[in-house]
Amino acid sequence: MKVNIIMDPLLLLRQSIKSRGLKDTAQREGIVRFLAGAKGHLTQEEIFKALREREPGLGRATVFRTVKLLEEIGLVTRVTFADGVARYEFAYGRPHHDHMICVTCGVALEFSSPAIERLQTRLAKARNFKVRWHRHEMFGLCARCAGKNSS
Amino acid sequence: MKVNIIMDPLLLLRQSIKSRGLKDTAQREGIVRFLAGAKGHLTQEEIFKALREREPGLGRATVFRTVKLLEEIGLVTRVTFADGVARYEFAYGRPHHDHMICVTCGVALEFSSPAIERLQTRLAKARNFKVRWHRHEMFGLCARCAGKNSS
DNA sequence: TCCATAATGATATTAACTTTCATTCTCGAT
DNA sequence: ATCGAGAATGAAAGTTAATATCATTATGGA
Ligand SMILES: [Zn+2]
Ligand SMILES: [Zn+2]
Ligand SMILES: [Zn+2]
Ligand SMILES: [Zn+2]
Repeated sequence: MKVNIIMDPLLLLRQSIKSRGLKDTAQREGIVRFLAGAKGHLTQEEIFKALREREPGLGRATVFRTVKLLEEIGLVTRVTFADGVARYEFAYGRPHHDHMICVTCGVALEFSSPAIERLQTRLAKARNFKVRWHRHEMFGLCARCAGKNSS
Repeated sequence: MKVNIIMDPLLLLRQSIKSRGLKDTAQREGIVRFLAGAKGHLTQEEIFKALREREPGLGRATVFRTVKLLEEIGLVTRVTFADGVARYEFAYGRPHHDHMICVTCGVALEFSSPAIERLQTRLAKARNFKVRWHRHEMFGLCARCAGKNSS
């Protein structure tokens, strides 16, 4: 039996910050709180604009640096869809998944397939390739958008 | 029994150009010839620089517009690795494949797995998602680079 | 409280991509 | 073969996201 003990993401943030000799700031905590609450796949710009309302002084550079830090810590995952813009989703305590992205409306459906993950692992082993991370994305039409255009 | 009849890529290019009411140019043919010969995953800049030597007048904009056209025609496939820069590989007459990309040396190993493709298709069907294309990429260390750093 | 130094935010820079536009080229009609 | 409408080209400018710079501010251990 596997038990996941999930601490508050803010505690993990503080712990990671301390262990790296960094400093705890209101901006970092604010960004983590925001991302933990806002489900979805957000660009830096979206994060910036949403937070800027609450904290008027916030700068883009801080968002940029913080999401990079959070990615290293493992609190967020970076995903890149068809437009090539980096997006971030809160990852801490959530299982790995991949995406189907609708090229019309942009919605990102999430899927996970242990069978595919196993096959992946096997393929990598066969080549002596050490996988650090992967992405598996299907682009096309979601049910809603396919329905509209169908004959 | 499946038979692949592969015509000369230049013939396919000319045919596609004509059917779209476009015009045949030396630049377009040159780019197709170059890509058909140069195996690998090339950026626009790499294509531009390599061809520029032969054809001094060539402009970046033409490379940009041509690879886009070739992608639509199906002569090339666009792939994007970890650095986010678009790369193009000649695809005509070659089977679909996905990639394992070494984050240290940049080499892109190609793999294909009918089993994974089938699972993908099934997952998409279950969501009524119509797949237009997909990408499946593993990032990590190739055997060579993993060997160097191992203890 | 002090202070070394990390963090911040405005701004500048970079890099890739994309558009603009005046000129040139292509190709079917003549 | 030549003409001409319209596609294609290439230089340059514009766009966008990502990243670097730097003077100033804030943090947290001593
Ligand atoms: Zn996966
Ligand atoms: Zn997701
Ligand atoms: Zn595939
Ligand atoms: Zn490839």
